[in-house]
Amino acid sequence: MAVATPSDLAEALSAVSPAERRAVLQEAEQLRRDQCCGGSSLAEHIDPGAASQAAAIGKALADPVRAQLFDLLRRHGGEVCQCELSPLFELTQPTLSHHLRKLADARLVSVERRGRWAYYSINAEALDELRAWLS
Amino acid sequence: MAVATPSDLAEALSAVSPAERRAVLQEAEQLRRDQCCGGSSLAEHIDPGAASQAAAIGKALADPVRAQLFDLLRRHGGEVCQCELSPLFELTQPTLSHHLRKLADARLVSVERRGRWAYYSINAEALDELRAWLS
DNA sequence: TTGATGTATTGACAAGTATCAATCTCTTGG
DNA sequence: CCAAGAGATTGATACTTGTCAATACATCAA
Repeated sequence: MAVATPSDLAEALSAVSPAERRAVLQEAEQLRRDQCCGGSSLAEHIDPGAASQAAAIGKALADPVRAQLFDLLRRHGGEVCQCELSPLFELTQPTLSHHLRKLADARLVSVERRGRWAYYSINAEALDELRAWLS
Repeated sequence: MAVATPSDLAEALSAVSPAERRAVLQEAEQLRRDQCCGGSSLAEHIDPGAASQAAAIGKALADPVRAQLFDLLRRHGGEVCQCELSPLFELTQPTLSHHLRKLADARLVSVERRGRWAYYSINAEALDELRAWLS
């Protein structure tokens, strides 16, 4: 049973069992699909886990301040004290702390507290994961 | 003139000209700074342009649906019709169109309309820029 | 031309978030 | 112990954004 045109479809849909009707509709769907694109298997490429993880990283880098912080830490290398970052941004201390926390929550940076100070550095592991996702 | 301790600072601040006072305060600031971290030059690493561009890309990938779309297109390679993407997501058509537009606005994907259909594909150039930023 | 179909746009609303002021916690120096 | 300082947390507010329903636009088929 082949369906070639919509008019054929209308004919084919008359006076058939529900099962047959479903088959006809499915075939018509396939036909319509084939008009715009070959039957490429796209569903096999869905990986919700990797995508949501990538989205989490994207969220962390979605703010200009955080992108700047990340860039700064990456290019500087090693640890940087928050008190050293603060004068570079026209932000209140809680806001800067908030952004650094977001970066740390996304595991893009690591934080280590020593005495009164908090030192931030790039988390190389997460950076590698991000690069791997893009390859 | 060297400032060694806060008590020295108080002494140094008494009965001096505003200019001298400013110099003393600046030196004290430097002293305090040196307690937590060496005088590393951090300001030279700021690049607002690159950071804001990175933030734009991050924004585009900050949503799970868009990260999934990007991943899908990247792993599939070549063009994919929107009508082929639609059944993979439990979203209304306007919402899917909205997400694809955001990806296109960020130049992460390219779009070409042929007839009634819109074909989306990865923009390799932007992908390379993103990878370069992470290296 | 007319109807159907794939896609884009608009308007509205709910959820999320960047920011600040105020406050709290923890550590150090005296 | 006490006071000061670095950083984190909380609460409030303005702004952004993801989502859908309704609608508009463009193209193809008859």
